[in-house]
Amino acid sequence: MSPHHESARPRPSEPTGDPGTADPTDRPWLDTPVYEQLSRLGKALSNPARLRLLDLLLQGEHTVEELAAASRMTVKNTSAQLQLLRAVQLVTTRRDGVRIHYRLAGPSVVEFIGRFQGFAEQTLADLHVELTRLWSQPGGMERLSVDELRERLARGGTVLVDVRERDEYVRGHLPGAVSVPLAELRERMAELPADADVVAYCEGPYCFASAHAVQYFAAAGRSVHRIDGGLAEWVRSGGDLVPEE
Amino acid sequence: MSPHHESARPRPSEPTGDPGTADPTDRPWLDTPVYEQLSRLGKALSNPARLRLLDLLLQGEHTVEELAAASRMTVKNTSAQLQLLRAVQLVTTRRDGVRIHYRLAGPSVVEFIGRFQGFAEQTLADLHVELTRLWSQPGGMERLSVDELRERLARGGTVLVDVRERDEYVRGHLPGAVSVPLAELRERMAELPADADVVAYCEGPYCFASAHAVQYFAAAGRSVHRIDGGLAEWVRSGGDLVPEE
DNA sequence: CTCATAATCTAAAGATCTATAGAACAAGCC
DNA sequence: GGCTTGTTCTATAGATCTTTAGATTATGAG
Repeated sequence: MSPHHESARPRPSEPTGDPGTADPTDRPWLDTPVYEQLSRLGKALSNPARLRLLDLLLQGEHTVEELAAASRMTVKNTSAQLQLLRAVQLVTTRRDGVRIHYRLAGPSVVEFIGRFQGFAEQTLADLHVELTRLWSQPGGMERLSVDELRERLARGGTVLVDVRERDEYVRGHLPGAVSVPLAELRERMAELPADADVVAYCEGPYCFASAHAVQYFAAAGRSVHRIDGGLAEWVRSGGDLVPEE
Repeated sequence: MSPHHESARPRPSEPTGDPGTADPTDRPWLDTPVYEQLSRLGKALSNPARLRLLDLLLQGEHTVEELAAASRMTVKNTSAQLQLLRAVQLVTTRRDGVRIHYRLAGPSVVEFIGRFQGFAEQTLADLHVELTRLWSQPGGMERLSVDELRERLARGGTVLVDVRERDEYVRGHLPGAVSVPLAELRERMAELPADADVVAYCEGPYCFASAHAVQYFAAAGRSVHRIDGGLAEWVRSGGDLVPEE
């Protein structure tokens, strides 16, 4: 505590007993580490790799190795970034033998990530431009909200296609979805009932695999949409996932 | 673009026309600067001084000089941090003669700051501990929600006391509040009607001037509370502010 | 026009963050 | 016990961020 704090001006004598720490006429926010603490959350969100990891974890538990592979980083670096996310309680871990599985710390984290991204999309002009550019690419436009998807599923006549890699599908997918990884799409398109409307999805709002899928289907003359926000938005809206085939 | 991207594996031939940029079987998120953009918002929130500036701006427009004084930073540094906040569209400026007034870019920013802080409070264990410690100090406990405040104001018999500095009060305060800066509180306590319940407030959730005020009033044997979240929470809940006396 | 003031721009030192390498640790298998 | 694998810890070089100082711009006053 600085001498300035102690003696700069006559403090009003206290009512009864010592009210605590700082002279109340001094701006007291400086004496608390509150903003220091708040900034830790900001720091955790200040790095593209960490934001990417959080998005990957929206799909469910992953080991460090899996996350490293999916985010194209070294295991060491991935581990280091995950430690950082764990330090601010955004993720937690579970040990299973020699592997360590990371997952988001809870539903409030899922919700917060959505709000963070949503706010960023509306407020950052450059991001808005970038997303507009991506959506305006062929296949990017046919967006379907999760609510609309639910209606269609209730009506029937819709086939849900999960275009992520098979291992992601196995980990957890939308109920009723069939797995057709993007790389296999061309040769397997015939498997899908010809009269059904297709709805494709991938992991989240920034994955455009489903947009590519839309193109393939559209080129084949089929009715096709993609889920806006992908699997992440489904989870966020309270939808559950099912594992395995 | 790396040679690996170009030729590593046979890409599925395209349906009709070029679908665009990247090989869809390559993870496409790497080719978009989306996470780079998102991280800019995180970066803006990764520094305690900037978070403090945002909180100050919740009270309304301020010039660079005022913000520098309130946050105890040099004008140069304050300006630099404000530029950064402006670059991500969290704040905007208005020139008035030789002065430049900064303000939050819109209601969505106000809301987002609240959500960011709220989430940080519930998720960061250390912050939670710190706030619990502050609230458990004398005067910290008698918290009153904005909703409860509205009820009391409707009922009458409550006197609202703004314990911030006079200039902040002049800039904008809760309708019906009287200005009694904390430094003057002791000598001016008699001004307030003896039978009224007192509700004190200051700028936001991390300002404890109102907690100190609660102590003074309580020691004088008066019924007293402080607004939980302060003026910031009032604004966030849709309440408006009035300027001048 | 000259001067004063509020704020910004530029440059640079110091602090912090990122990413990698090498060593270390923990669990399971032989 | 030793060996292997998945992950973390420690140290460190390179990159980025923060803060200040000095020069510069923009506006208004005389």
